[in-house]
Formats: sequence, structure tokens, C-alpha cells
Amino acid sequence: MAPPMAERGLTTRRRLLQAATELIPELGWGAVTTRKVAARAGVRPGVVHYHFSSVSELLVEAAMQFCRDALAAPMAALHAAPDLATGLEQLLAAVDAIGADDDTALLITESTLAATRDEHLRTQLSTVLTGFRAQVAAWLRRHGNDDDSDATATVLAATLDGLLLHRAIDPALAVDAVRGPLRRLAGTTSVTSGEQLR
Amino acid sequence: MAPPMAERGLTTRRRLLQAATELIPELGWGAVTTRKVAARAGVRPGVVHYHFSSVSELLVEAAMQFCRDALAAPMAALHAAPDLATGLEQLLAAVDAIGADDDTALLITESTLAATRDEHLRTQLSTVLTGFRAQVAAWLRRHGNDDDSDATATVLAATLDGLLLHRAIDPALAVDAVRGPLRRLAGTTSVTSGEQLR
Amino acid sequence: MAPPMAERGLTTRRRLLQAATELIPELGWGAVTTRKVAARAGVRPGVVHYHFSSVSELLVEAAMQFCRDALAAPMAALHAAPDLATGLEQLLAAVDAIGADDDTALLITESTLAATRDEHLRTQLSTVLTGFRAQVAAWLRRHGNDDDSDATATVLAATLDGLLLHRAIDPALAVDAVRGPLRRLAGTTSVTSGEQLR
Amino acid sequence: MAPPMAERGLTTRRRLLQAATELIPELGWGAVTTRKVAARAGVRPGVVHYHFSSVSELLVEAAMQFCRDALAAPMAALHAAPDLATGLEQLLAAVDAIGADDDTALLITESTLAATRDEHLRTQLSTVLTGFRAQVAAWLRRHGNDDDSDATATVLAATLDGLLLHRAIDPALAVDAVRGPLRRLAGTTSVTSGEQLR
DNA sequence: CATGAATGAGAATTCATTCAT
DNA sequence: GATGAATGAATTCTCATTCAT
Repeated sequence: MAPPMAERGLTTRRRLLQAATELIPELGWGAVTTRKVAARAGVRPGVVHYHFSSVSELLVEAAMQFCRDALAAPMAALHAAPDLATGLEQLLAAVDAIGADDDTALLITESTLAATRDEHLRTQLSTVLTGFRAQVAAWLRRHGNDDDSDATATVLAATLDGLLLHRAIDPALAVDAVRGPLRRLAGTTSVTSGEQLR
Repeated sequence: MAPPMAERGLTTRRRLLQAATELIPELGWGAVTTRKVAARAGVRPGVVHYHFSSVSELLVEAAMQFCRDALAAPMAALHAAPDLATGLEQLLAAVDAIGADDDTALLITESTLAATRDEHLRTQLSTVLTGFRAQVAAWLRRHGNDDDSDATATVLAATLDGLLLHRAIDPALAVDAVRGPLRRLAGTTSVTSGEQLR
Repeated sequence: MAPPMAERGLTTRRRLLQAATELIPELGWGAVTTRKVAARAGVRPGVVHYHFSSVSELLVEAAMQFCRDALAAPMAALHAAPDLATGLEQLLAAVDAIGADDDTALLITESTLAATRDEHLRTQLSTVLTGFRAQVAAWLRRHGNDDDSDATATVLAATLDGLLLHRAIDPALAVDAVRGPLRRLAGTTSVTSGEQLR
Repeated sequence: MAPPMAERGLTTRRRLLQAATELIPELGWGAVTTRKVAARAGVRPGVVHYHFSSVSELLVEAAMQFCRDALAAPMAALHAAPDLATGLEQLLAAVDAIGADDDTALLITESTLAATRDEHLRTQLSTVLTGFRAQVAAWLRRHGNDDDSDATATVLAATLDGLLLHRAIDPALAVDAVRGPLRRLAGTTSVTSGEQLR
């Protein structure tokens, strides 16, 4: 009745990655230890080093897998959006879906910080982030922004990351409330003349 | 010739805080230990516990002191700015001054993440962040934004934080290049009709 | 096309012994582990215990095989030497052939030390060493030394071992330079009267 | 009644060095662990790393201290010897004093082997060995050997080391029995013509 | 105010070995 | 004949913390 050997190894590995994905936001990147991962995954401490050559390797693999998955959905939605305003709504909805007690924002930020101290992680994360910006820029261009699509994409990515982070320490921050400025940023609405100062 | 005892104690304390301020961005919040702080400050390991009751207390005090100082300058500049555009330039200049190899951005972000796990830190940091948003909103209102000054301030704070973080892992990210979208966000320029889609 | 099973087993076994022979001088007897032997031999860790019941057994077998081979050549040369001086030259040549970066000397010495802690190894190594001394003594007798052939053989064996060891930590030690004293020891030349003191 | 703090630390350190000195020959260099040293010294495991930054540092310091002490006595005796024969007797007596169940020989040999894998140890041990050879050579010169004092000293050092090692695995090896050949080597007696072959 | 010694827990990692497949 | 997974103990080393001086 026990699963065949080969499959058992894969299952254990998957459980370790899942446990790491949970623990990074809970404890902070640097406080995730092999023991704690093993305990959360329900396996003996020694097993971790059978599947991963170091704790760092485990964390990087777990974080990257998660980040890639997390960005895939919004990017797909963006791709399918019929116009700017709808696409922006999709992005906001994605941010909103990452609830305050969901640890997605923390995991992404922890990974970003860890990337400043791990060459391997930095390379991978940088690639993902650049890809995201490129997709956003292409989406902006498809919908009429030909002037500063790259700059706008960069700012938009930074804003979304910042919002996620700020919401992590202040759950009251409502996504609904920031819709206006974001639309202005994305260029989906004109600024009324009264707002201009200079 | 030696400094009086009381003064010596203060100097040691200050050196410990300075060492912690350096080490948090270098190693990550969770990897800063009393031993390493003591080594960096040039004192014996035992001294740390003479001045601070725990590592956590030392880190929180160092981080908050730094964050307050870091926000004081831009906020003062904002206050003195004659118009929206100039104020925004001040903010961008402040972001730019936090060079890629400067660890300010990392320290702020590490503190933010740590705040999700330390009640004491969260309270203090939340206060500072709320204060910053309020100042920005007041500044926006002073210069004509009466509609969504709070929302815009929130987005602006998130964007600046996000830009600092993204620049930490991608030093090529130029502040100059994002000026356009940020002005649009702040409302210092109208959106040309061609950019509108809906 | 694949080799028959039985042969494959022998090849694996031989590769494990070869790997152990390389690793003992490189890492030291006590630092040779089954994992490292397996890695060097290019097989999986579990295989070691299929062929050998313990690490110790593997090391002893590898070491003894090597020591026997290493002593066979010089002993044969000694046997064939026409006179004392020529035989001594053969020994010196053998020592010289064991270059500084060759690990033969280290392997022999490591084995000797390990023999003080492994009854099984001590028995075997003692036999080999006694055999070597006996051959040297017989050779000395064949060429005229009837007085202290056994003692001389003992000293000679010790000297050669010591030279190998000293050369391992000081590669500059030249075999050529010690020819004179060794000939005197072996009795191939008289001591000039000037050298005597008492 | 307890010793003052400062002295207590020195005592602990000395006990750790003594324990290491005992364990190296007993277990072999690579098998000496911090736990075992601590247990032998009668202190808690953590204490080892308080006094020494690594297990290697402890072993090197213990080994070198021992080797220096071990060579000091014979070298002093040599210095005071009135003639060649007497000096040689002193050396033989020193070798003899290092009894079969005394672990001096093993410690010296273990250190020599370890020196091939530890740069720091190699440097120190090489210095000591070179010094010993120089003293022996000077002694030989003082007593009439002007031709090959250096070479003879080198061979003598190697022989003594080799004898110690061989006696460690074969306690029956008597120092008395090798006196003759050694005297010939040192040049304290002429070789009778009958011994010469060529 | 500061030091030096020690403590005991816990970190990552490696090990020999077992066993079902 | 060999593999892949797992186990549990042992390794070195670092840690926060305590305490007598």
C-alpha cells in the first residue's frame, strides 16, 4: 500500500519545499533552519540534506518556484485584458487577492532581500523581475502608451511591490482606495487641469 | 586623561547601535548576533548585555533611530518646497542620494519585515510611516490636490519604497528614467489625450 | 554488449580499492569515509557496503595491497644486485622514484600508524616489514656482512622510511646528498681515519 | 578557595592541550574531536571553542608544543657531550626512553603526516626539524666530521624517526641491537676491511 | 562600567549503515 | 549486482545568556 520508492522521494522533496515556502515569511529568511523545515514537513532532520545540498539551496529553490508561480497569474490576466483599465483592474485584483494574512508579500520581499546576499538567487530573481517589467511595458504599448512604457512599467512594478509590503504591516490599507492614483500613473485617465500646479 | 565613566558608557552604547545599523543590511535582520555586533563595535561580547537586555531590543532601537533620521530630511525638504514639481524633485533626489551601495534601502526594508514579527517594532514603525504619509498628503493638498491626496500619498510612499528595494537588486535602475510617470502620479502634469484608452 | 554481471562487480570493487588508495594519503586514514571513496570511484554511496562489510575493511585491504606492491620492486632489484654498492643504488633509486608529489610515502606511513590501532592490519603489515628486513639482511650477508646484518637491515629500513617521511614535508631533501652516509651505514666503504674521534 | 578567574582560564587551556596531546596518538590526528578532547580534559564541550578558534588550531598548538619539548632534551644532551660516541649514546638513550607504550613516536609521526595537509603546521614543524638537523650537523663538525656533516645529520634524523615509528608497531625492536650500525653511520668507528665488498 | 570564563542549546552538515526495491 | 531513500548519531562551530571578579 506504501507508494513506490521513486515516488516517495519526490513527495518528500515537495513537502520540504512547501514547508520552506511557509516558514520564510513566518520566521524570516535567516531564521529558517533545516530542523524547523524538517519538523514542518513531518520528516526527520537528516532528510533535508539528502534532498538539498544546503539550506540555502532549499530556500532559493522554494522561493523562486513560488515567485514564478505568483507572477504567472497576473501576467496571464494582463495579456488577455482588452484595454488598459481592465488590465489595471486585474493587477489590483491580484494585489487584493494577496490578503493581509496571506504571506505572499512577505515571501517576495524576503526573497528580494536575500537576493542581495546570494548571487545565485539574485540572478534568478532579477530575470523574473525584468520579465515582469517587460510584459507590463508591452501591455502598456499595446494600449497606446508609446512614450514612456518602460519607465511606467518600472514604476508600476515598484508600486505594486511597495503596496504589498506596506499592507503587510498595515492590513487596513485598502486597495480600492488607491485605484485613482494608479490609473493616473498607468495613463488610463487624464489629470484634471485643476490638479496641475506648474 | 581618560573620559569619565558615564561618558564612556554612552560612547560604547552608541558604537553598538552604529554597528547594528551597519550589520542589519549586510547580514539580514535574523543573522545579526550579539557576537557580531560586539566584534564590529570593537567591544567584548559580554558588553552587549550590559547595555541592552536582548538582541532584539538592540536591533529595534538601532533600526528605529535610523528610520526616523532617514525620513526627517526628505520630509523637511517637502515642507519647504514652493510647488509640487519641486517637491517631487526633492523626493527623487533623496531616493537618488540613497545610492545603490548605500544600505539605507535594505535597512528600511529589513526593519519593515522584522516589524511583522515584533509587536513593539511594528507599533513604532507604523507610526513613522503613517506620519510620513500624512505629511505627503498635506503637501499634496497644499498644492492643489484636494481629491485623493491620501490615496496618492499612500501610493507615492509605496512607490518610493518599492523603487529603493528594486534598485537594491538591480543597481542599473535609474531614478531619472522614472521621473515622468512619477510626475503623472503626483499630478504635476496632465496626461495627453492620446494616452487615454477608455 | 555490457560486461557480464560478475565482471562488473569486480571492476567496481577494484575501483573502490583504487579510490581508497588515493584518498588515504590525501586526507589521512581517519578522514577517509565511505561517501568520499564512493564519490571518487564514481559509484553510489550504498555500493561500498555491498562489497566491503565496513570502511575499515576496505582501507586495510587497499593499504596492504599497495604496500606489498610497493615493496616488491625494490626487493626484486636487491635480489638481483651483483654487489653491495649496486644494491644500495637500487634502493636509493627506488626512494628517489617515490617523488615528492607521489603519495607512496604518505600511504605507507598512514598505514603504519593505522596499524597501531587495528590488530588485523598490524599483523599483516608486521609480516611484510619483517620480510623486507629479512631480505635486506640476507642481501647484506651475501655480500660479506656477517657481523651485524640483522641490525644493519633494521637501521636501513628505518632510515629509508624516515627519509620518505621527511621528504614528504620537505621536498627539497635530495636523495643524492645522503648517498655517502648511507654507504657508510651499509658498509660499502671504509670510514677515513680523520672521521674517527674516539 | 576556588582559583581566581584569570588563572582558571589558563588551567583549562592547559588541560585541553594536554588532553589533545594524549588523544592524537591514541586515536589518530583525524579522529580527535572536540567532544573527546573535552571529555578527556574534564570540561564541557563548548569550552573548547572558547579557548581555540578551531579544532585544528588546538591540535597544531598541542602537537608543536610537544614536539619542541621532546627535541629540547636530546639536543641539550648532544650539546654537552664530550665526544661523538657519548653523544650518540645520549641520542640512543633518548630513543630508548621513548618506550614502546609511550606515545611520543606516534605523536611525532601523526604530526608529520598532518603537516602535509596543514600549511601552518608544516611551516612550524619544518622549522623545528631543520633546527634539529643543524644542531646535529654542528655537533658532528665539532667532533671531526668536516666532510658530510649535513648529509649525515639528515640521515641520522631520518633514522631516528624511522626507528621510533618501527618500534611503535614492533615493540620487540631493541635499541641496543642497532648501536653498531648507527656508530658506523655517525662515523665513530672505522669499517673493517672485511665488510667492504667493492 | 567592563571583562573573561563558562554554559548549554542549537545551528549546518556529514557519517556509516540499513533496507526495500 | 546495484540503487535510492532514509535514519540517527556524530561532527564542528556559533549562539544568547549568566556570573564572578
